[in-house]
Amino acid sequence: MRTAEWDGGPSVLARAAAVLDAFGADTTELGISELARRTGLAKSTAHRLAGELVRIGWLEQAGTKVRLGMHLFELGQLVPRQRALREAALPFMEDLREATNSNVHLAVLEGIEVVYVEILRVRDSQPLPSRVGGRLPAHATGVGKAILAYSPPEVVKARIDAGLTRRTAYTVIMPGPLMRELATIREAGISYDRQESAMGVVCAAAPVFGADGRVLGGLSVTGRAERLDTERMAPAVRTAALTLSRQLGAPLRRASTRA
Amino acid sequence: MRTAEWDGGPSVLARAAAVLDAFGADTTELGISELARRTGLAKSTAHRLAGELVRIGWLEQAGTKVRLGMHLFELGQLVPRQRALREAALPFMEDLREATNSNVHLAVLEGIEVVYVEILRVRDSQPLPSRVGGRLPAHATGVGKAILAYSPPEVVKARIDAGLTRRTAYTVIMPGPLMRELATIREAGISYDRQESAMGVVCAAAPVFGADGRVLGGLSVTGRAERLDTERMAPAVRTAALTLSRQLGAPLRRASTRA
DNA sequence: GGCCGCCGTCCCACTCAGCGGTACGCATGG
DNA sequence: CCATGCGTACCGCTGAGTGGGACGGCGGCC
Repeated sequence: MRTAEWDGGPSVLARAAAVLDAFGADTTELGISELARRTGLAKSTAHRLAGELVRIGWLEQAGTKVRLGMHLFELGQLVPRQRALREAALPFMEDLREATNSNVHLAVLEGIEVVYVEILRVRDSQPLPSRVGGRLPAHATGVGKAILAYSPPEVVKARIDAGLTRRTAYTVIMPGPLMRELATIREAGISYDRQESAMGVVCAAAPVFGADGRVLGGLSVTGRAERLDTERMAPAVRTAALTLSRQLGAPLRRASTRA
Repeated sequence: MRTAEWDGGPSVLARAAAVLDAFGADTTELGISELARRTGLAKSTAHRLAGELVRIGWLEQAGTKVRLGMHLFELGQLVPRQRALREAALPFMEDLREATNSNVHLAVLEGIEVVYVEILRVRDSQPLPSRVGGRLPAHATGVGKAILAYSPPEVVKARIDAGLTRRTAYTVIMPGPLMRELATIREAGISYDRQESAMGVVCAAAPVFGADGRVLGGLSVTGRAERLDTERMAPAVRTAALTLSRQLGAPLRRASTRA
């Protein structure tokens, strides 16, 4: 029974990856049959794979169902791109939260999407579209645009070629305007999200650079449109991002830092 | 060439797990040959496995070397045991840090060791032996003993049978004293670490319970022996742990909560 | 009560994916 | 200039992995 719909190579590892990827933010537990259905694997294959994954600690048995295991969390915390950046950024993020009394985000670019590495929320925070370890399209977020603005052209092209999907009425979905906005961001060193990723949510973001002068990620201050004056937050975000970049050993040039 | 030294089943997944486990806190990048050496795999096998792991995003190419990939971080953040507990605990942990002006730890038990799920540090914090996603033997930490005290007997037995390894001159390494201390912890609802995991580091910890009444993890306040009065911190830690447990839906009985 | 559908589990013969010995080109450095 | 160690690539052999199928148990519906 060729279920087709397969993308990469049908190696054992690809199948195992499919099994783990079947889980999600709202899909914490799965039975064997459900797993087989979602991955397109034969039930007996899903059964055996799940068993092996439990053996090595990547899955945990929950009654007769199965869920992601602690070993994956441990491995995830060792990922260098995330670890080094988060560790260096945390103190500055806490300062930024205190100074602005708003939610603070730290994200990196992964392909054409941003992955949130750390989020510091304020007490009364309304729900946000972001989640630590969660993904959002780069062109529809403040941090994403800040990173894209300082990324090599082929990265921006990849994002555009993949389609500028609309998330709200304000999402930038045309290549021309996006390219123009990225140029503006480069001039100011600041990018804005004006309800482009989720209605009612705005943010001011700035890029973070590494020792080799390349963008490592983005830092942002996020809040509700009614309460947060993004332009007023811009200097604080930019300052925090610059200080962080300097501590990471970035070779910061004069005013507008061009990588 | 049977390199022996193999533990589980020699399945593809076990080999892939060995590859990923070859990385560590200080081992962020590895070459193919080094990888083959550490895993006991043939160089050509390590090469192919690494290639496949890169394809599915679990490893990233770094020049000719290889390191853990962002996809593992994303997966790790979805692990339910960690996610639910951390999310619920964060506000209380921040309060606890502010109230005690000390480092706050949240950990769960994984086998016979504790895994740190979240750590809130204070500004001037001296280096600690703990790391988010890191492991320490349960019997040698405050959170570990707090969890063990409310765990089923077979869990404690497993810890003892595995050997009560010494970490400092103060580590409890005899089964008898450990069992007695666990009983004391059950009476007081508080456990202490008096330089048992690392010299100069002390802590006060309390267990956190879930909706089914079982221990989910431990919460602690940690600092330098010269500066932190653990007994004075005990009520704050215990209160935070009880409040958190209650919010998690734990069926808390009278004074000493016995699961 | 009895049927039916879905579940997790187990078995087993076939086959091709994975394995590793081997070889090559290339830096490095003594 | 050779020795050493690296990453990469090829390729024939084989047993690990696959999936169709069967089985017993559990609930819900008729």
